[in-house]
Amino acid sequence: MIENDIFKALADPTRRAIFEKLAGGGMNASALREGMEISQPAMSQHLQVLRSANLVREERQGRFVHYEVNPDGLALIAQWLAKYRAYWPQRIEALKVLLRDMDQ
Amino acid sequence: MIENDIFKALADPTRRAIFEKLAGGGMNASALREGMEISQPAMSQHLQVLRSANLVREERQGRFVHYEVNPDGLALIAQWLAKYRAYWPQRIEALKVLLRDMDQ
DNA sequence: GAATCGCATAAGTGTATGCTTATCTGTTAT
DNA sequence: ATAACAGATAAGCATACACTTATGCGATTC
Repeated sequence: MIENDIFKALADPTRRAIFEKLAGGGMNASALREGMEISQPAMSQHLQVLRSANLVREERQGRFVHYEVNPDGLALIAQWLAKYRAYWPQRIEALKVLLRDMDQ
Repeated sequence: MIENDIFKALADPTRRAIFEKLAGGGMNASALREGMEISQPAMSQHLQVLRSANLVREERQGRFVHYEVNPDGLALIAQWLAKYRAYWPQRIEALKVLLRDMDQ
């Protein structure tokens, strides 16, 4: 189940940090490591998990591999969230902000 | 970190199923177990995890405990998702549906 | 063409996690 | 009161997971 891959991928704080960093702009794996105190294999493994969850996509560029956010994964979370829209009216004010942001 | 609790809670398919069931209407733990092939202690433990993630809240009713969805947890996921709104324009069509649903 | 670089993969290890069985607490019913 | 019931908690266990070190593999650089 793809939904499972996504939530499992995001359950790790290091992976969320990596994802967040990539959301600020795509870069290669070495650049991602800067200031993150994480070994090269660990980074590679995390990126693999994020990739198979469709949260990140890669593109070979010579001997570098460029990574960037894959919106597909985010869209699936949004879909999951939408299933529970019945519970939103109670917090409609907080949500209005989200809606405006998204609808820009 | 609360955000961590939420994603960790949702990383388990059984807990997502429990949450989904509760989203259809609050009920007590025994009722939740019906048709779910899960032991009583396992259900109790899952509910505890969902509870500490603010995805679910409980209310004692005599010797039963009524459980229901807690919108707070959902709101936090929405907030997390909103951070990546920069990636939404690429899928704005799919998102429009979500927006309409939420803004009802 | 040999060394280096960017990254992936393999294998091993400690810890976290989800389950089980057993037991305990608190509430209702007899 | 005591038995039955709803649910929580404890302890143990098997598996999953995130990390480590070591090595492999292409691509570049010298």
